[in-house]
Amino acid sequence: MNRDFEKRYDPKKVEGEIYSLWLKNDCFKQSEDNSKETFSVIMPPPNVTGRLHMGHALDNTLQDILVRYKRMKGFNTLWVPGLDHSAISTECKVVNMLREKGIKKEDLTREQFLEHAFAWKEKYGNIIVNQVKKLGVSADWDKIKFTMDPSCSRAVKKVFVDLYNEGLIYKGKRIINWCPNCGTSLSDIEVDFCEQKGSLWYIKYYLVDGREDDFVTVATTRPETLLGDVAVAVHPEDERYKKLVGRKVLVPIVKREVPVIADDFVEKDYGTGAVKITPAHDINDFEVGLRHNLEFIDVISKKGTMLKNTGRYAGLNTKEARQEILKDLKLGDCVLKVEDINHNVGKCYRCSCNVEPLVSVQWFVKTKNLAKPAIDCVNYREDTLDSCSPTNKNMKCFGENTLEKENLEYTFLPRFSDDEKLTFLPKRFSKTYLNWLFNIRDWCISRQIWWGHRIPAYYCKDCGEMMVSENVVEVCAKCKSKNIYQDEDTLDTWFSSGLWPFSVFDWPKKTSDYDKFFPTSVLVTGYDIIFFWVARMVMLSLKFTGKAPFKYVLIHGLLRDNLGRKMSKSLGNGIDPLDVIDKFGADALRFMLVLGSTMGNDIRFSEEKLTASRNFVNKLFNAARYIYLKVSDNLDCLNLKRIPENLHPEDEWVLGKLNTLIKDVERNLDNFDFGIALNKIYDFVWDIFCDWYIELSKVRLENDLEDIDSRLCTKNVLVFALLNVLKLLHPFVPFVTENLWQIFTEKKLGPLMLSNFPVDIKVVACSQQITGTDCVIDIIKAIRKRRKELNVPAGKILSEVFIESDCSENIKNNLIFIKRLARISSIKIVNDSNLNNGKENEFSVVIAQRSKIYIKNSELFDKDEEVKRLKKELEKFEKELEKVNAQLGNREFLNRAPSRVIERMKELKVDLLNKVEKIKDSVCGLEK
RNA sequence: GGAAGCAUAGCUCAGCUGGUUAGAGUACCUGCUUUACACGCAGGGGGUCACAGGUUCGAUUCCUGUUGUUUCCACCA
Repeated sequence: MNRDFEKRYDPKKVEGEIYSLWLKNDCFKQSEDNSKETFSVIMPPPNVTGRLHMGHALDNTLQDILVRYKRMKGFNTLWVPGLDHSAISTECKVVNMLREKGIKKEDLTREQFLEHAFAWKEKYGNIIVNQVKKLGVSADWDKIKFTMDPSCSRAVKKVFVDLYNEGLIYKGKRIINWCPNCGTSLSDIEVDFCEQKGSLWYIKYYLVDGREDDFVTVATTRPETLLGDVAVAVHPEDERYKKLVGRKVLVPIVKREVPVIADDFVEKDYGTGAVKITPAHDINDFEVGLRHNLEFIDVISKKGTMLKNTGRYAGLNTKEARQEILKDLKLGDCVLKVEDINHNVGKCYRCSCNVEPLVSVQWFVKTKNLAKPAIDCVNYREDTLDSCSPTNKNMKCFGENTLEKENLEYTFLPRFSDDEKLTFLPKRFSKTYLNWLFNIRDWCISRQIWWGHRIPAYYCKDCGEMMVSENVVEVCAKCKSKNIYQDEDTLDTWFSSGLWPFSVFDWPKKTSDYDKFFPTSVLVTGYDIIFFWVARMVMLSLKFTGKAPFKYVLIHGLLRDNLGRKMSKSLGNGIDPLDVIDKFGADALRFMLVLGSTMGNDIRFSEEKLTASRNFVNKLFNAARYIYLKVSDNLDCLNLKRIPENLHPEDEWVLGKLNTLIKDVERNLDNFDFGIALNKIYDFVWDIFCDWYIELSKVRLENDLEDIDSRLCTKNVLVFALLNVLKLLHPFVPFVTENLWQIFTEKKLGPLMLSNFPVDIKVVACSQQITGTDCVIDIIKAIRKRRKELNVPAGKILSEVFIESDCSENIKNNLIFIKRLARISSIKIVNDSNLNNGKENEFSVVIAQRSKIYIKNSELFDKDEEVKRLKKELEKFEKELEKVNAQLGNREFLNRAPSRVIERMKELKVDLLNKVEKIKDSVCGLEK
């Protein structure tokens, strides 16, 4: 016995070896043949911060299935792997790592810090790459890119400078989201809103020129910001306050006189209908401030503490300041009441610390003009747009400096041909994408951290001139001073990720890979980063290459734990794919992630499903083991590629089913229906191939009557079918299939992963042979069932059995199978009349699809029980017959239903009538 | 406040453009050391396809509404 064939498949023994084999054979490289159609995928680059998680496993499995399938289909395939520097998260990790070593970031120079950071990237980047490889990922590792590689940096600089020169990047003082913990600004989508318990304080603002007890009550959740208040706003239509508009109130504590203004952003029904306005520390208030020309008073620092101008509160953090201010307000009798409420608080998406809105100078991308083509290029159904609400169809964007809202009715231009368009799968995600683009706001791209692409802007210390340039600026363009420094800020990590589809090809250099493989074919990713990543890639690709970066965006769901909760670090319910691979093998993991999943839907992780997957892999392995046992002696004589002649009916049967499977799987994979495809292969392998064909083959291989040619034919079919199954399964479970392929081909045919995907095997599967075998199987099943019903011991061999059948010709030649698999020593084919001699009470009658089986053996069952059983069966068939008769009696049905449906219904009726009659006969016979 | 998904066997989920008796895995019950596999084999029970309407000769499938559930967007002090 080949040492490769233990009873159980052991993935650990083979996976590493197989992966090396692929690498050694350059299996992941592209073809030299330029005539081949190309298929390219860019890997969503994992962060260099963490370990592989289930999300990566799913994402990469789906990509690998696609890429392997297309490669086997003969496409020139490129899958570019990569790593993301993930600016803020990596910086946080490095800072923490240094802190543990007793090093403070503040004590390091920028260069020293970056050295540590690159060392980190080196270490953890390698770790995650190795983890990704464990999944079997067939990406071209020689082409791996890192978002901070010089070539990527070059693309970043070029894009930044071009956008700046076009006025699409600007520097401005605006309110932004600030994370005091990370010490940097954040873009809008980097803020997560969490519901939290809080209080709503009702605070009195006394009128300046009113009576002593004339005041306006303002409700706020953030009393500490009142130090920066510059107005109180009410709704223009609010009758309660109409008279007050234009008058002045006194901000408590600071005793500042501020106007009461009218603005329709105020909701009359919330709180008291009067809002304090703090333009420097609230996003809405900021806009109000601009509209009403109000002063911006900063009171909170970037560290989250109160500024000097707050007097005795200076230096306190916002939480402490709130307590002190409330205390003082109460002393002044300014607090009317407190209400407990639930409200949403913005949190940093990386560190979960409360985000502080504040005004600062940052760099922004003007997104409106970039968004328009990104909307145009998407394939959507008309009704997708209809369901975007009318306000959503107006593009609300901020103009430069003025920050005034421009409302532009969006008009669609047929600028993209169908061929150039981008399609989301499932389609519904195009709606998510479009809705976001319709409401897009300018994108804050500067970050106050060191790890990332430094903004290519330079300043002259002498004259203050700002110069934006791809090259390092050493001399001031205006005053020729050499006293130049570079902007300290770095770019949002998504800025460089947004260029990924073309920066991986060394754009803006003209490379042959760019020419061949851009735009890419499919992007596979989760719905959670459609905004962060997909939309930006589309906008920037259209802008700089003129093309959508991919043809399809395949969206998959998120992974959930066995209770249906999102896998997350904070819950601690994440499952480590590496543990799973260690215990069950990479193939089982991949199988589990795909089987029974649907595009775009979340996937629930369960150990049971994993076990089932592992069992399937083992089943396949054992089927191969059996075949190898039978075949290894004369493997040389077998033609692995061609179907033998002189096929038996069951050979044609299995090959016919295989052929259907091949066509189905191909269609499903072309439609990205991986789950359905895998399910079909599963059914074929387990039910058709193992449970039936292999069992039937045993009869032929062990039967002395069969001649050598016939046996060879069986072996050939076994091997042929197995090898085709291996090909079909390879994209899903690459390791075990490659392993078996190597054994069977004795390493002569090269790697399975470079072989051709099965095509129509053109077996002349005569439908008669197929139904004939189906009929035989049906008889075996029926007899087994009856044996069980009558409690016939499993080992008991029945002696006298008679079969009457529509396919008696087929059965005649296949009696041997029925005997063996149903455990019968002798069978006779009969005509109806043969047994109609009043002897029916001596037989148990079994009704199969197209046959009637008489098992003689009165001692096997209780007569009364048998009559009862038959009557129950009769009732069932009669009920069905009634239904069918009703259908066929319905004139409308006969007029309108397609003829094939009617024909089928008629056939069914004949079949049912036949069955009913037979059972009636039997009952009659028994009751005599 | 706006949008989307899901609701099918005890559990986890398939079910393409409506058409025989709605499927699988798992769990459960009954047998089986049948020579590839007990990570297995054979057989079995188990579903008013959430609810209510509508379209249709015919609805698990299409439409509308209701309920439950999950998620995304918005951020209202």
